[in-house]
Amino acid sequence: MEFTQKGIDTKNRIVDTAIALFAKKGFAATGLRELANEAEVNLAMINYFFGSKKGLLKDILDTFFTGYSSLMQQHLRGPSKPEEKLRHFIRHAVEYFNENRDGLIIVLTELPHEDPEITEYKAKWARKMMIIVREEICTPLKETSGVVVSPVVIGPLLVSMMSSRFLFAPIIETVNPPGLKEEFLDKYTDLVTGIFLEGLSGLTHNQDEG
Amino acid sequence: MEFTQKGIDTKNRIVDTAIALFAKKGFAATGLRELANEAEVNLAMINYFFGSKKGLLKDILDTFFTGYSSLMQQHLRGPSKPEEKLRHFIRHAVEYFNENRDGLIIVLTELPHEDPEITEYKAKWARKMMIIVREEICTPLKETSGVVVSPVVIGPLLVSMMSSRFLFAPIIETVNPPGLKEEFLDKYTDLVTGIFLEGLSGLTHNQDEG
DNA sequence: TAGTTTGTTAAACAATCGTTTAAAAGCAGA
DNA sequence: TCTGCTTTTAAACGATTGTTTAACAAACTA
Repeated sequence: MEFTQKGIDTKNRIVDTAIALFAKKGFAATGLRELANEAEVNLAMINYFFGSKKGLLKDILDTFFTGYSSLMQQHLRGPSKPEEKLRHFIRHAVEYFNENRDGLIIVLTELPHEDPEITEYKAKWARKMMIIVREEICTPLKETSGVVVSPVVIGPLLVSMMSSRFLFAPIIETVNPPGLKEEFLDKYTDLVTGIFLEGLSGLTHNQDEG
Repeated sequence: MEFTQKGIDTKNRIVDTAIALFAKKGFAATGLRELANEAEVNLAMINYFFGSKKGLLKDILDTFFTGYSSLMQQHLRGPSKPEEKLRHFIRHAVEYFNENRDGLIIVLTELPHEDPEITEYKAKWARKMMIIVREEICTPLKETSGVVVSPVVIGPLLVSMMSSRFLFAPIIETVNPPGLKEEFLDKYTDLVTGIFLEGLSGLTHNQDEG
């Protein structure tokens, strides 16, 4: 079946409000009627476009993974120096997380949950990303400094570092009301990059509050 | 009301299987009937002991936070050198996460979700922990190297690093079947500590696979 | 314009949800 | 044994869940 412009509009409205609601309340805790009302869309349209509630979730996960995977391909592969590639990648990944905070939260919070239909889906992406991490981070690291580290350890570690502030943002904002400022992003990127490459002891530039 | 030994037994059985199920399927996706059956307990006993489903979740979150907070008090406070305290704390925190993986997953996956009743609860703990991070990590760092970094940034960053492997474990194990080995813990602790303090470039010891 | 596909709607489906109730059972001390 | 408390049970509560249906409107194709 092919979608007309009108159909795409309501489909996008469903996805957009679904991303917002799933991130705020969680996937399982969000009812389809609440979602339909919020999106100003008829309830049946969700199953019409996505087949099922899980189909909608898969669609959201897929677009997020696709974007992230594209960033890895774009900035982690290629002939540049490994450290330089890593710096570029972290910058763009943090930017991507910042622009897709809700999608990131959905991915991270649904990641550990067992669901045969979706686990298979996530594993496919995990495999794909692990290959790049191994070839572009682990192998160069071994060749230059002899340090052997597994991609299934260093990969999640880097992702966790880059997403830490966004994952904790909802709870942090109850403690530190102002929230994330505009100039925050650059400093956060520098902090994550600095610690990942040089550690706390390597930090020289000042980091601001927030 | 006071509980007898028999009552405590079923109460513990509820908590134990709840921790396992909430971690595996998510809090909202876990039904109380499924939980009651798994725990071999009558359905009504859950509300009898915990008041509500959320009361059960609060109980689980509370014990996890209490244990983690105790670790911070124990290893992060005191007169020792900040770096030495940090090393000790990371070791014990990673060990704690490893021994309470399911609790950790529940905390991390429920953390970003908005729920007035529970958010207030989480904020209380967050405030408490931020004070320690500020006084024992941020302030010493500023005094020794002049680096200014906010506790609401470095705190979540460190927690994310320490918990990364456990949060990603369910999905990693679909890619890397063997799972976490026994000797994994020490090497993972060394890696997290090493990167947090010295970065990738500071790693010297070999890290094993897994 | 007739016919086919795509989009939208309201209504109902069966199933499950968290919670409550009232009665029974178990168990202490008097 | 009787009394008062805690624990356990089965049953039902109303509400909400995801999904499906069939009828209808709109849009495109021939």
